[in-house]
Amino acid sequence: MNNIIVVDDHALFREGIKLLIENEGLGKVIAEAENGQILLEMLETLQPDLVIMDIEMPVMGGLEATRKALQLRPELRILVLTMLNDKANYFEMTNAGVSGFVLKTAGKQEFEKAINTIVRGECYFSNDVLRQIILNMDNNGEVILNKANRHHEKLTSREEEVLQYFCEGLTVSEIASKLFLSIKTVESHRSALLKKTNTKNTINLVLYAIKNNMVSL
Amino acid sequence: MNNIIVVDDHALFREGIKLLIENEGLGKVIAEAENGQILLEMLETLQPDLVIMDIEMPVMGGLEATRKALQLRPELRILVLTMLNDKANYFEMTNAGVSGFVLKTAGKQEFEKAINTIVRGECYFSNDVLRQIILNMDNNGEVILNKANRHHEKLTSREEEVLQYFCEGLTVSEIASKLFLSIKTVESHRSALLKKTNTKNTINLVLYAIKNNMVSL
DNA sequence: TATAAAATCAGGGTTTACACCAAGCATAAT
DNA sequence: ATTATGCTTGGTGTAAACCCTGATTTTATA
Repeated sequence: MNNIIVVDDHALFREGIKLLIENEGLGKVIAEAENGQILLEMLETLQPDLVIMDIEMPVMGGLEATRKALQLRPELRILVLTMLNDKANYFEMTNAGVSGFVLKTAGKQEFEKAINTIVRGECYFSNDVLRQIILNMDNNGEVILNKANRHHEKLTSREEEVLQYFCEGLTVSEIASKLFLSIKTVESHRSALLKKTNTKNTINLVLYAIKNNMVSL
Repeated sequence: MNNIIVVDDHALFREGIKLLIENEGLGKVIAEAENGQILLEMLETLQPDLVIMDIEMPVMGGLEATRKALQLRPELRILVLTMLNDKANYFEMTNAGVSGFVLKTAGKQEFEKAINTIVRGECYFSNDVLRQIILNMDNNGEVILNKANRHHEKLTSREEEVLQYFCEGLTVSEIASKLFLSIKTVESHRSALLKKTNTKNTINLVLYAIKNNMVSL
């Protein structure tokens, strides 16, 4: 019997998945966690075989939780169940060592298939996701990530602060006033941000930041 | 017996909600729709008593679907079930005439309570949402909406087209080339957009459009 | 067929964005 | 002690954004 922990910040979704798993005899949901932090605490006492993991969650998201959980228990199997269908998340979670990846838009059949495949010791990655990946391969089979999804250089704390204000719609002069800085200083930070994110103007910088969840809207 | 249609773009979530409703004897799920468009088609032939409606969906979102569904069947009761916890959505859906509003972070108990309250003919609005509203009232009890969330005038088709390109990060001259228009023309459309949305520059226009789901990212 | 609304373009103006260059200062790493 | 990095500010110049007014043509609609 598979002991399963469901990690998702939406209680109703957890409830539904739990019913689905137990109705279909896929396993036993021994616990639910509303974020990655709580999952890690549970792993101190519980021995799940499988964790069903969302990505976007408060306190601690799925990526960090996956890395720490697998560090704690390398034999643990993790199935990502998310509505985020983008390459960056797919690669990060896959590199972190998850055993499967299914979208919330998937049907019951695919979900069951994923669980059954994973508990057999194999891996399951949804075709919906794989298709997206293949569509972005070049002639050499290399995967082309969107410009917006390329790894960017790490931002300094001041740059993050300025970026946040840009994403709230403030202009350079407004940010300068707010932070008691010269306009030139803020312009410098913007230039650095444009360079690091490989964007050509503030609008694209803001769009980049939003798409990569670098700021809170 | 309550005949229910579940409208949500995540098949697994629909599946879970369906199980939950039928396990708890809350009603019978006679159909599922993955977006508002499909719900409207279903209303041609089906007679649900209650619709459980998500807001963010492809093709047609929950707001438009609610308005059109209630125009077709004023007696229909709609329970909003979403993960979007913001004032604008709350007010727009409430003004559109929904009977209840519950977040996906809510537990099974609250969900059941909401459905039972609504089928009795009353309304149910989650405290989690109401609290957010109250926190944004001024001394007179007036609710302070974000500037970005105020109702804007309807956009023309050309304006929508230009807005979409702005939200993809194109500049005025790039949009002009793409649409075979003069720069002055695109600037005119931008000015109209800024006026209608009550924003003061392109970045705020883009942020406004994103927050109000006026464009596809 | 009036009339309004939408779409197109222009002139001329101010403000802001952005690039490139240069440099002082503090702090942390080696 | 030296080096590197981050934070700060300045100058200069071009391009783009943004404002206002005004105009023509097309399209929709009463």
